[in-house]
Amino acid sequence: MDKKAVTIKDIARMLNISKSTVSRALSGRSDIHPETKTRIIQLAEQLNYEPNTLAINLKQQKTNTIGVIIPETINRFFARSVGGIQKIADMVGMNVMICQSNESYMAEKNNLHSLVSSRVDGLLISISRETDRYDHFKPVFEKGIPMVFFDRICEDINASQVFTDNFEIAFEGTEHLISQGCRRIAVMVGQQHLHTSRNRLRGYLEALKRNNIPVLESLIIHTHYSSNKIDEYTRYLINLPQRPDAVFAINDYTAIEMMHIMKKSGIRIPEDIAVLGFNNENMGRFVDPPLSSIDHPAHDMGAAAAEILINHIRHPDLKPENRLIKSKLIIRESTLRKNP
Amino acid sequence: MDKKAVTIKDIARMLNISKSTVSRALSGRSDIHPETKTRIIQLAEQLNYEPNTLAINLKQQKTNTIGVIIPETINRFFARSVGGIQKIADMVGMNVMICQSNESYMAEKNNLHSLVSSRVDGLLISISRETDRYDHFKPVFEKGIPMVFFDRICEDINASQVFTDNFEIAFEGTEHLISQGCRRIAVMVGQQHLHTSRNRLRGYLEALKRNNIPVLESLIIHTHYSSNKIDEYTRYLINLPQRPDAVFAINDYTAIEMMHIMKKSGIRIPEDIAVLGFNNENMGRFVDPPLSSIDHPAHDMGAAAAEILINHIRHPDLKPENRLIKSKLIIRESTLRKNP
DNA sequence: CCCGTTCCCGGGAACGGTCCCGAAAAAGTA
DNA sequence: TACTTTTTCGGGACCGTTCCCGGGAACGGG
Repeated sequence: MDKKAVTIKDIARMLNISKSTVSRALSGRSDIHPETKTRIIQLAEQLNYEPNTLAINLKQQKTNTIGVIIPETINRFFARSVGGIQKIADMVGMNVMICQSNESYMAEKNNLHSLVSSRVDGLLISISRETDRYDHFKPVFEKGIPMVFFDRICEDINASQVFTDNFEIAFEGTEHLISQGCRRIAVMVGQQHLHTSRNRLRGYLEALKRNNIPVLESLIIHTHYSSNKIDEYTRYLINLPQRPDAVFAINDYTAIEMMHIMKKSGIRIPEDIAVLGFNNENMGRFVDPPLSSIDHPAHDMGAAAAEILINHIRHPDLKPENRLIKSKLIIRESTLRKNP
Repeated sequence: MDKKAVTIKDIARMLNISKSTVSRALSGRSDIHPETKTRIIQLAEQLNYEPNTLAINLKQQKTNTIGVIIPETINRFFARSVGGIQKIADMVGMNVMICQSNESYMAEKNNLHSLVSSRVDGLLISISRETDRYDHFKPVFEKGIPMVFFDRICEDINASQVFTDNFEIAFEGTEHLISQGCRRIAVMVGQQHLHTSRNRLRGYLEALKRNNIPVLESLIIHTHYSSNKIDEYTRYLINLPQRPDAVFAINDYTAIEMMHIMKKSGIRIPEDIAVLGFNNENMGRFVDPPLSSIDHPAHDMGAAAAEILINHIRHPDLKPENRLIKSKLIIRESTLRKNP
C-alpha cells in the first residue's frame, strides 16, 4: 500500500531514462523507439499508473471539460437536458462538471466562481429561479470564457442562447382549450423575470385576446414548479364563485396532483374542468384521464446547447447564435371535451 | 478583453511585490501587513482574479472534491441520493463530481479512471447493473483512495458500505400481501449479481416459505428497473392460466404502468390483483388507487455514505463501516383488500 | 547602545506533467 | 570514409500556486 501516487518520474527512475521519454511513450507520440515505448507502457500498467489530470490541465491551459450550472437534477427537465449534454460531450471526448444552484442566486454565483476557478473550457447555464440580475455572469463572459444559456436564458448577455417557443406553445395550448369550449381558463405561471415564464404568460394572454375572452386576474396563479401549495391553489380554484373550466398547469406533476384533488371533490375531468400539463412526463399517460401536455424538448435543448458551446470553444471568434427548439402540444383525454 | 486569465504573478508585478506576498494576502494568512493585504485584495477584485484551482490542487496534493459514480441521474433514486451527498459536502465545504455509468461496466471503468486521474479525495459508488466483477475497483482501493459503496454495494471489497434492509423489507412487503389474502404473488426482480436484487428475491421467497406458499417460477420475472417491456410482462401475467392475485413490482413507475394496463383490461385493483411498488415516489399518491410502496431512503443513504467517506478522508486509517438505513413499508389502497 | 525578538517580505523549490531544443547515436549517402 | 539525415533521447523551462527558509527593518529591554 504505497500512499503516494506513482508519477512519470518514478517510472523514469526505475527504467533509468528521462521523464521526457516516459511522457512521450505514455502520451503516444511517435518520436520514440518502439521497444522502450512498450517497456514503459508495461511498467506503467504494472504500477497502475494514472496520469495526473491536474498537472496536464495546468500545463495545457485547458481542461477538456464543460461546466454546467442548472437549478436541480431532481427536476426531470434538467436531468434530461443533462442527458443531452452528456451525449454530445461523450461524442467529442469532453468531460462535464455539473453544479446545482438549488434555485438560489448565491449558490449560482458560487458555482460560477468554482467552475471558473476549475478552468472549465466553457459554460452551459440555465439560470436559477431567484436570479434577476446578471452581474455575476458579465465579467466571466467578458473574460472570453465561452458560455451558452439554455431554456432559462439570459438576454442581457450577448452569448448564445438555446430556447423553446414558449410564447407560441402557450398560445397553442390555450387555443386548444378554447377550441374545446373552455372560457374560464386558469393558468399557473412562474416568476416573471424568467424569460420562459414571461413568454408563457404572454402566449396565454394573446390567445385569450384573439378569442375575445376577458382576462381574469383571479385565474392567474403566480407560483413556481416545486411549490408545495398545490393543494391550496386547487381548493382556491374550485371554490371560486365562478369556477374555471380549464387549468393550464405549470407542469405535469402539479397537473396530476390537481386532478387527484379535483376528482376527490367530485369534479369530472375534462367535462367540468379540463387540465393541461407541461413537460410531457411519461407518467401522464398512466393517470386517469391521461394527461394532455406540452412536450418540452429537454434532451434536444441540452444537446444543442452543448454542440454550440463546443463550437465556441473550438472557434473562439464565432458569433453568438440563437437556437430555437420547438415544443409540441400532446393532446390526450384530460382536455378532450368534444369528440372530433 | 484579455484572453489570458490573471494570475498571482500579474498582481505581484503590478504592485511591485513578490508573488509570495500576494499568495499570503489572498489565502488569508496573518504574516502580512494589513495595508499591503488590502491593496492586494482590492487589485485582485478589480482584475476579477480567480485562483487557479488546478495549480492549488496540484500543489496541495488534494482536491477537496469527492467523486461520485452512479448509474443514472434520470433515475430518481440516484438523483435523490445525490441530493443527500451534496447536502453533506456543502456542509463541510467540499465539491462533488458526478459521473454516470449509464448502467455500463465499461463506462463505469472509464469514470473510475477519470476520477482517479482528477485526483478526487475519495469515491462514492453505486455499481452499474452490468457490473459483475470488481477488478477495476481493487487496485484503486489498494492504492489507499477512500471509497464507500452505497445501495448497489460491492461486498468483494473491504470498503465501507451503506445499504438498506432489502431482505427484510421484501419479506415484510410480501407478508403484507399475504396478509391481504394473496397467494399467487408475482414478483419482478433485477439482475441477481446485484446485492440489492438478490436480497429482495430472498426476502420474497422466505415470506412464501414461512407461509407455506409454493414458489412458482412462472411468477418470478427477471428484468431491470428501466425495462421497456412492462406492457409485455403485464400481458403475460394477466393471461396466465392461473392469474396472479398480486404483483410486487420493481419500482413505482413500473407498478403504475402495470396498473394502467390492468385497469384497461377490466381488472380491478386491489380486488383482483393487488399491486405493490418500490421507491415511494410522490406520484404514487395521486394514481387510482393510490399505490402502496416501499420507502427507499435515497437521500439518507447518500448523506450517510458522504459522511462516512469524509471521515475516511480525514482519518485515513479508520476501519471500514457497514451502515444500515432502514426502508419502510407504505400501505395505501392498491394492496388493501381487507378493511382492518 | 547593543542584541534578541517580532513583523514583513522575497527567493526559490516543489507539485506532475508537456514540449521545445539540442545532442548523441544510428542510419543513409556519396 | 566522411558527411548528412533521421531517429531517439535528455535537459530544462514552464503552467500557477504554496510554503519553507532566511533576511532586513523596526522595536523593545537591559
